[in-house]
Amino acid sequence: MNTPPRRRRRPGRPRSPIDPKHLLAVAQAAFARSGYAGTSLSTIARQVGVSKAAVLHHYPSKQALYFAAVTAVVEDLGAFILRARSDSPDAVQRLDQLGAAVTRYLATHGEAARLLVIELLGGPFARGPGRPFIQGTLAAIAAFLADGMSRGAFARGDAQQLAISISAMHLFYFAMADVVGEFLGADVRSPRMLRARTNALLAQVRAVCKGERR
Amino acid sequence: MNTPPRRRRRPGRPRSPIDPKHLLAVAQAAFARSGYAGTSLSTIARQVGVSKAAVLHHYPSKQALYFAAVTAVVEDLGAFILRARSDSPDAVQRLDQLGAAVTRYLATHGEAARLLVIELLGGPFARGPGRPFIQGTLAAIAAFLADGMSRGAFARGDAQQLAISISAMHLFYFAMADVVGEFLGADVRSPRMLRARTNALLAQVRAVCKGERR
DNA sequence: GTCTATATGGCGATAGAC
DNA sequence: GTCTATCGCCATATAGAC
Repeated sequence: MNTPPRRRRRPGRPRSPIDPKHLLAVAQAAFARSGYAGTSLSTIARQVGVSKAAVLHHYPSKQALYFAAVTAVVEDLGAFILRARSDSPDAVQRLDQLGAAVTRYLATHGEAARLLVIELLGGPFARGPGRPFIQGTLAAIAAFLADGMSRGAFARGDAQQLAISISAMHLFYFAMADVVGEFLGADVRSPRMLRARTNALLAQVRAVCKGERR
Repeated sequence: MNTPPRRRRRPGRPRSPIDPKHLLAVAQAAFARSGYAGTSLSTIARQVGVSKAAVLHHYPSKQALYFAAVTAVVEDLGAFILRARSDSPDAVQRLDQLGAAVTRYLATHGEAARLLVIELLGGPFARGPGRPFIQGTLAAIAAFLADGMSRGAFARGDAQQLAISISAMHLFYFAMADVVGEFLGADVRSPRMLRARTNALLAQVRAVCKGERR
């Protein structure tokens, strides 16, 4: 009997089957670290522990793998926000809750903010299949802000410009985690810094929505 | 006399000498569009109208050219801000003037914001020679804000967190010019949009510095 | 479904002519 | 100071064995 379940394998036989979830997670991390052009399939394959060809069996091309990686992040973040949104009638309270949820997500998913920023700079996904999603998200944020303005909860102003600035505040901090972490002298994803960031950001976003103090 | 100054040249003779300023400008635009890994020397050389080898005569390597391109942007922006800073005793007025100057610069130098964001994501320059500059700039912004807080012009708060958010608001808008332009339905660098952005941004930055309206 | 092996092409960088 | 030509390397992707 072969107690350690068959250590010998013939060439062409899998060292280990690819866990699709694992492959996608490794790809997300690699693309987030080095961008699309800066990441090679060999790097990803090595980290997963299989050959390049095996990766290309699961995805027909590098771009297909990349699109899958970005799409997964985008859908995961979207679902997370949907679960976290509150139905409070108070616009400011909803603003806080959404902001806290996004911050929590970006802090616990290191690759998400970087991947999104890389794409917003004009990556292949944003130019192609991700375009409607990005524009739709910005429009939804602007609509939320415009609604708050018309109810008098927020100061009247350009809701589109505000939506862009708020998105920037959220994404930048975690996308630039290395630079920011060195500046703050701490790991941005530590519990202490997450509290500090959440407190500061929520106050900043409220201020920018409610307008200038007289 | 050779009226059209000698149209025939022998192989090995320059088609045209490289204008160093032009080479650097082309390199900045190319790196800003596609990042370091996504830009090839052939692309740059073709746009300049010379061979790859000619480019590598002026800079010993691709990385040297890239560092020169980013350094030029950083120094140019720094000099521009120094010229634009005011010595008004009013912190809010200085804030407005600095913000307007940065916006004007980023709007008129399309590649600057993109190059800076790409680097802040962890490019070779930010990891190496640009590191002290980046940290120094963030520290200077935070010091300016802390000063305004201690004078009572700005609401007390975390000056470092505020510095990061304000940098984000400035850089994002122009770095993501394509996405933002589509969202706003206009070219972000048109005079009309530049006015709209400046007005909106200055009000937002004032609000975030002066704190939440009660 | 993963392997080895290979095709094909672009990359950065160098050599030497002019 | 730019050219042509080429080197060596690594990229994506494919073919066919197992």
